[in-house]
Amino acid sequence: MSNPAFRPTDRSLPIALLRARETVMAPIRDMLQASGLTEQKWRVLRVLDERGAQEQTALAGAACLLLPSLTRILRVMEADGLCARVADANDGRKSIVSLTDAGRQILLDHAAESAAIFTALETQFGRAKMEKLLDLLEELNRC
Amino acid sequence: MSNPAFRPTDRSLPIALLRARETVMAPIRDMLQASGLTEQKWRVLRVLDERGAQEQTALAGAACLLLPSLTRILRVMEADGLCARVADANDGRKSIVSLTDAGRQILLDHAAESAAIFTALETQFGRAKMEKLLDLLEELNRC
DNA sequence: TATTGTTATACTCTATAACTATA
DNA sequence: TATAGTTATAGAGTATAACAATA
Repeated sequence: MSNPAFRPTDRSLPIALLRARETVMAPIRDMLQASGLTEQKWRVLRVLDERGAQEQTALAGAACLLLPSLTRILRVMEADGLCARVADANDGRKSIVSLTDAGRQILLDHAAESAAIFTALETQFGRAKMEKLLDLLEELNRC
Repeated sequence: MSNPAFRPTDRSLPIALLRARETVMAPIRDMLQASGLTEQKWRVLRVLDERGAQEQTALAGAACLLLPSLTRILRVMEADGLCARVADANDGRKSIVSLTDAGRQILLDHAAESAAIFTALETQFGRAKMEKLLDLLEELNRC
Protein backbone atom coordinates (compact mmCIF):
# COMPACT_ATOMS: atom_id res chain seq x y z
CA MET A 1 0.00 0.00 0.00
CA SER A 2 2.68 2.49 0.94
CA ASN A 3 4.99 4.01 -1.60
CA PRO A 4 8.39 2.29 -1.66
CA ALA A 5 9.97 5.50 -2.88
CA PHE A 6 9.72 6.95 0.61
CA ARG A 7 11.36 6.05 3.86
CA PRO A 8 9.07 5.14 6.75
CA THR A 9 8.16 8.37 8.53
CA ASP A 10 9.88 7.08 11.65
CA ARG A 11 13.06 7.08 9.54
CA SER A 12 12.35 10.42 7.89
CA LEU A 13 14.71 12.84 9.57
CA PRO A 14 12.41 15.92 9.37
CA ILE A 15 9.42 14.03 10.77
CA ALA A 16 11.47 12.20 13.40
CA LEU A 17 12.94 15.53 14.53
CA LEU A 18 9.50 17.10 14.74
CA ARG A 19 8.05 14.22 16.74
CA ALA A 20 11.03 14.28 19.07
CA ARG A 21 10.58 17.98 19.57
CA GLU A 22 6.90 17.56 20.42
CA THR A 23 7.82 14.92 22.98
CA VAL A 24 10.47 17.08 24.57
CA MET A 25 8.60 20.39 24.46
CA ALA A 26 5.35 19.26 26.03
CA PRO A 27 6.43 19.74 29.67
CA ILE A 28 8.40 22.89 28.80
CA ARG A 29 5.37 24.45 27.14
CA ASP A 30 3.37 23.77 30.29
CA MET A 31 6.05 25.49 32.34
CA LEU A 32 6.28 28.55 30.08
CA GLN A 33 2.57 28.99 29.73
CA ALA A 34 2.24 29.69 33.43
CA SER A 35 4.50 32.74 32.93
CA GLY A 36 2.97 33.99 29.70
CA LEU A 37 6.14 33.12 27.79
CA THR A 38 6.02 31.68 24.30
CA GLU A 39 8.62 29.21 23.08
CA GLN A 40 10.05 31.95 20.91
CA LYS A 41 10.47 34.43 23.75
CA TRP A 42 12.07 31.68 25.81
CA ARG A 43 14.60 30.97 23.05
CA VAL A 44 15.44 34.69 22.84
CA LEU A 45 16.02 34.80 26.58
CA ARG A 46 18.16 31.67 26.51
CA VAL A 47 20.31 32.89 23.62
CA LEU A 48 20.80 36.34 25.15
CA ASP A 49 21.76 34.73 28.45
CA GLU A 50 24.21 32.40 26.81
CA ARG A 51 25.81 34.66 24.24
CA GLY A 52 25.34 38.04 25.83
CA ALA A 53 24.24 41.28 24.22
CA GLN A 54 24.22 41.02 20.46
CA GLU A 55 22.80 42.43 17.28
CA GLN A 56 19.47 41.22 16.01
CA THR A 57 20.63 39.35 12.93
CA ALA A 58 22.83 37.11 15.09
CA LEU A 59 20.10 36.73 17.70
CA ALA A 60 17.52 35.78 15.08
CA GLY A 61 19.81 33.12 13.64
CA ALA A 62 20.64 31.57 16.98
CA ALA A 63 17.01 31.58 18.11
CA CYS A 64 15.71 30.20 14.81
CA LEU A 65 13.55 33.23 14.08
CA LEU A 66 13.18 35.47 11.06
CA LEU A 67 14.18 39.08 11.52
CA PRO A 68 10.64 40.43 11.10
CA SER A 69 9.39 37.96 13.71
CA LEU A 70 12.18 39.01 16.05
CA THR A 71 11.33 42.68 15.60
CA ARG A 72 7.78 42.04 16.78
CA ILE A 73 8.80 39.74 19.61
CA LEU A 74 11.43 42.19 20.91
CA ARG A 75 8.90 45.03 20.85
CA VAL A 76 6.75 43.07 23.27
CA MET A 77 9.65 41.83 25.37
CA GLU A 78 11.04 45.34 25.64
CA ALA A 79 7.63 46.67 26.68
CA ASP A 80 7.51 43.91 29.28
CA GLY A 81 10.93 44.96 30.52
CA LEU A 82 12.68 41.70 29.70
CA CYS A 83 15.26 43.10 27.33
CA ALA A 84 16.62 46.39 26.01
CA ARG A 85 17.85 47.66 22.68
CA VAL A 86 20.55 50.29 22.33
CA ALA A 87 22.02 51.74 19.16
CA ASP A 88 25.45 50.38 18.23
CA ALA A 89 28.03 53.11 18.76
CA ASN A 90 30.10 52.00 15.77
CA ASP A 91 27.38 51.26 13.24
CA GLY A 92 24.18 53.29 13.29
CA ARG A 93 22.28 50.60 11.41
CA LYS A 94 22.66 48.09 14.19
CA SER A 95 21.08 47.90 17.57
CA ILE A 96 22.38 45.71 20.35
CA VAL A 97 19.92 43.68 22.36
CA SER A 98 20.62 42.82 25.97
CA LEU A 99 18.88 41.16 28.87
CA THR A 100 17.54 43.32 31.66
CA ASP A 101 17.66 42.26 35.30
CA ALA A 102 14.00 41.33 34.99
CA GLY A 103 14.83 39.14 32.00
CA ARG A 104 17.59 37.45 33.94
CA GLN A 105 15.22 36.96 36.85
CA ILE A 106 12.65 35.23 34.65
CA LEU A 107 15.35 32.79 33.58
CA LEU A 108 16.33 32.20 37.20
CA ASP A 109 12.70 31.66 38.13
CA HIS A 110 12.53 28.77 35.71
CA ALA A 111 16.02 27.36 36.12
CA ALA A 112 15.18 24.68 38.66
CA GLU A 113 12.07 23.44 36.89
CA SER A 114 13.79 23.52 33.52
CA ALA A 115 16.68 21.45 34.86
CA ALA A 116 14.27 19.01 36.50
CA ILE A 117 12.42 18.48 33.22
CA PHE A 118 15.67 17.76 31.43
CA THR A 119 16.92 15.46 34.15
CA ALA A 120 13.69 13.47 34.17
CA LEU A 121 13.93 12.93 30.45
CA GLU A 122 17.63 12.13 30.66
CA THR A 123 16.96 9.55 33.36
CA GLN A 124 14.18 7.93 31.39
CA PHE A 125 16.04 7.96 28.10
CA GLY A 126 19.45 7.19 29.44
CA ARG A 127 22.30 9.57 30.08
CA ALA A 128 24.75 8.09 27.59
CA LYS A 129 22.16 8.05 24.82
CA MET A 130 21.19 11.62 25.57
CA GLU A 131 24.81 12.73 25.27
CA LYS A 132 25.21 10.80 22.03
CA LEU A 133 22.02 12.32 20.62
CA LEU A 134 23.14 15.83 21.49
CA ASP A 135 26.56 15.14 19.96
CA LEU A 136 24.95 14.02 16.72
CA LEU A 137 22.53 16.94 16.59
CA GLU A 138 25.33 19.38 17.27
CA GLU A 139 27.37 17.86 14.48
CA LEU A 140 24.40 17.86 12.10
CA ASN A 141 23.85 21.53 12.86
CA ARG A 142 27.32 22.23 11.55
CA CYS A 143 26.46 20.67 8.17
CA MET B 1 28.06 36.28 31.94
CA SER B 2 25.82 33.36 31.10
CA ASN B 3 23.70 31.67 33.69
CA PRO B 4 25.27 28.46 34.98
CA ALA B 5 21.82 27.07 35.74
CA PHE B 6 21.25 26.43 32.04
CA ARG B 7 22.88 24.13 29.59
CA PRO B 8 24.52 25.70 26.56
CA THR B 9 21.82 26.03 23.90
CA ASP B 10 23.81 23.67 21.68
CA ARG B 11 23.23 21.09 24.41
CA SER B 12 19.60 22.03 25.00
CA LEU B 13 17.62 19.25 23.42
CA PRO B 14 14.63 21.39 22.31
CA ILE B 15 16.84 24.02 20.72
CA ALA B 16 19.21 21.49 19.18
CA LEU B 17 16.25 19.65 17.67
CA LEU B 18 14.83 22.86 16.28
CA ARG B 19 18.13 23.92 14.74
CA ALA B 20 18.59 20.47 13.25
CA ARG B 21 15.11 20.63 11.80
CA GLU B 22 15.82 24.01 10.21
CA THR B 23 18.97 22.62 8.64
CA VAL B 24 17.21 19.58 7.27
CA MET B 25 14.01 21.28 6.15
CA ALA B 26 15.54 24.12 4.14
CA PRO B 27 15.92 22.16 0.86
CA ILE B 28 12.63 20.34 1.40
CA ARG B 29 10.77 23.60 1.86
CA ASP B 30 12.23 24.83 -1.42
CA MET B 31 10.99 21.68 -3.11
CA LEU B 32 7.49 21.87 -1.66
CA GLN B 33 7.05 25.53 -2.33
CA ALA B 34 7.29 24.92 -6.05
CA SER B 35 4.17 22.72 -5.77
CA GLY B 36 2.20 24.94 -3.42
CA LEU B 37 2.52 22.37 -0.64
CA THR B 38 3.08 23.37 2.95
CA GLU B 39 5.12 21.25 5.33
CA GLN B 40 1.91 20.26 7.07
CA LYS B 41 0.19 19.09 3.91
CA TRP B 42 3.32 17.15 3.03
CA ARG B 43 3.28 15.37 6.40
CA VAL B 44 -0.39 14.49 5.93
CA LEU B 45 0.38 13.01 2.51
CA ARG B 46 3.36 11.07 3.85
CA VAL B 47 1.45 9.63 6.80
CA LEU B 48 -1.55 8.66 4.65
CA ASP B 49 0.78 6.99 2.18
CA GLU B 50 2.61 5.11 4.87
CA ARG B 51 -0.24 4.08 7.15
CA GLY B 52 -3.13 4.00 4.73
CA ALA B 53 -6.65 5.37 5.21
CA GLN B 54 -7.30 6.30 8.80
CA GLU B 55 -9.42 8.38 11.10
CA GLN B 56 -8.48 11.96 11.80
CA THR B 57 -7.44 11.63 15.42
CA ALA B 58 -4.79 9.09 14.43
CA LEU B 59 -3.73 11.12 11.42
CA ALA B 60 -3.38 14.28 13.48
CA GLY B 61 -1.18 12.50 16.02
CA ALA B 62 1.10 10.96 13.44
CA ALA B 63 1.42 14.21 11.50
CA CYS B 64 2.01 16.33 14.63
CA LEU B 65 -1.06 18.49 14.08
CA LEU B 66 -3.97 19.46 16.30
CA LEU B 67 -7.37 18.26 15.24
CA PRO B 68 -8.73 21.75 14.46
CA SER B 69 -5.67 22.42 12.28
CA LEU B 70 -6.17 19.12 10.50
CA THR B 71 -9.83 19.89 9.85
CA ARG B 72 -8.86 23.06 8.03
CA ILE B 73 -5.96 21.47 6.17
CA LEU B 74 -8.07 18.54 5.01
CA ARG B 75 -10.79 20.89 3.78
CA VAL B 76 -8.26 22.48 1.44
CA MET B 77 -6.60 19.21 0.45
CA GLU B 78 -9.97 17.66 -0.28
CA ALA B 79 -10.94 20.66 -2.42
CA ASP B 80 -7.63 20.26 -4.23
CA GLY B 81 -8.44 16.60 -4.85
CA LEU B 82 -5.49 15.24 -2.86
CA CYS B 83 -7.48 13.24 -0.33
CA ALA B 84 -11.01 12.13 0.45
CA ARG B 85 -13.08 11.68 3.57
CA VAL B 86 -15.78 9.05 3.91
CA ALA B 87 -17.97 8.31 6.91
CA ASP B 88 -16.91 5.28 8.93
CA ALA B 89 -19.49 2.52 8.39
CA ASN B 90 -19.15 1.26 11.95
CA ASP B 91 -19.00 4.53 13.85
CA GLY B 92 -20.92 7.51 12.56
CA ARG B 93 -18.75 9.94 14.51
CA LYS B 94 -15.64 9.03 12.59
CA SER B 95 -14.61 9.77 9.06
CA ILE B 96 -11.86 7.92 7.31
CA VAL B 97 -9.33 9.91 5.32
CA SER B 98 -7.64 8.39 2.30
CA LEU B 99 -5.28 9.45 -0.44
CA THR B 100 -6.69 10.00 -3.92
CA ASP B 101 -4.79 9.06 -7.06
CA ALA B 102 -3.88 12.72 -7.43
CA GLY B 103 -2.51 12.71 -3.90
CA ARG B 104 -0.43 9.63 -4.65
CA GLN B 105 0.77 11.25 -7.85
CA ILE B 106 1.98 14.33 -6.00
CA LEU B 107 4.04 12.06 -3.76
CA LEU B 108 5.46 10.27 -6.78
CA ASP B 109 6.27 13.59 -8.41
CA HIS B 110 8.52 14.44 -5.49
CA ALA B 111 9.92 11.02 -4.69
CA ALA B 112 13.14 11.33 -6.66
CA GLU B 113 13.98 14.83 -5.45
CA SER B 114 13.07 13.96 -1.88
CA ALA B 115 15.33 10.93 -1.95
CA ALA B 116 18.15 12.96 -3.48
CA ILE B 117 17.90 15.57 -0.74
CA PHE B 118 18.11 12.88 1.91
CA THR B 119 20.99 11.11 0.21
CA ALA B 120 22.97 14.32 -0.12
CA LEU B 121 22.60 15.00 3.58
CA GLU B 122 23.37 11.40 4.46
CA THR B 123 26.53 11.51 2.39
CA GLN B 124 27.67 14.75 3.96
CA PHE B 125 26.82 13.75 7.50
CA GLY B 126 27.84 10.13 7.25
CA ARG B 127 25.63 7.13 6.76
CA ALA B 128 26.42 5.41 10.04
CA LYS B 129 25.84 8.59 12.03
CA MET B 130 22.57 9.18 10.24
CA GLU B 131 21.36 5.72 11.14
CA LYS B 132 22.44 6.18 14.73
CA LEU B 133 20.68 9.54 14.93
CA LEU B 134 17.45 8.09 13.54
CA ASP B 135 17.70 5.16 15.97
CA LEU B 136 18.03 7.55 18.91
CA LEU B 137 15.20 9.80 17.74
CA GLU B 138 12.94 6.83 17.20
CA GLU B 139 13.71 5.59 20.68
CA LEU B 140 13.18 9.03 22.20
CA ASN B 141 9.81 9.23 20.46
CA ARG B 142 8.76 6.13 22.37
CA CYS B 143 9.49 7.85 25.71
C1' DT C 1 -21.35 10.51 29.81
C1' DA C 2 -17.52 10.08 26.74
C1' DT C 3 -15.72 10.48 22.12
C1' DT C 4 -15.16 12.25 17.19
C1' DG C 5 -14.88 15.84 14.62
C1' DT C 6 -16.24 20.81 13.41
C1' DT C 7 -16.56 25.58 14.21
C1' DA C 8 -15.27 29.92 16.34
C1' DT C 9 -12.00 32.99 18.20
C1' DA C 10 -7.87 35.15 19.47
C1' DC C 11 -3.25 34.98 19.16
C1' DT C 12 1.13 34.05 17.16
C1' DC C 13 4.48 32.86 13.73
C1' DT C 14 5.98 32.65 8.74
C1' DA C 15 7.22 34.46 4.52
C1' DT C 16 7.92 38.01 1.35
C1' DA C 17 8.43 42.52 -0.22
C1' DA C 18 8.95 47.33 0.33
C1' DC C 19 11.06 50.77 2.90
C1' DT C 20 14.40 53.68 5.92
C1' DA C 21 18.72 54.66 7.50
C1' DT C 22 23.40 53.86 7.43
C1' DA C 23 27.77 52.02 5.55
C1' DT D 1 25.36 49.25 -3.79
C1' DA D 2 24.97 46.50 0.19
C1' DT D 3 23.51 45.80 4.91
C1' DA D 4 20.57 46.22 9.41
C1' DG D 5 16.45 46.59 10.86
C1' DT D 6 11.41 47.98 10.50
C1' DT D 7 6.93 47.87 8.63
C1' DA D 8 3.19 45.97 5.98
C1' DT D 9 0.55 42.28 4.46
C1' DA D 10 -1.17 37.81 3.48
C1' DG D 11 -1.28 33.35 4.81
C1' DA D 12 -1.04 29.72 7.98
C1' DG D 13 -0.65 27.26 12.43
C1' DT D 14 -1.69 27.05 17.63
C1' DA D 15 -4.52 26.72 21.43
C1' DT D 16 -8.80 26.67 23.72
C1' DA D 17 -13.49 26.32 24.23
C1' DA D 18 -18.01 25.41 22.68
C1' DC D 19 -20.77 22.64 19.97
C1' DA D 20 -23.21 18.72 17.26
C1' DA D 21 -23.61 14.06 16.38
C1' DT D 22 -22.90 9.62 17.81
C1' DA D 23 -21.51 5.91 20.95
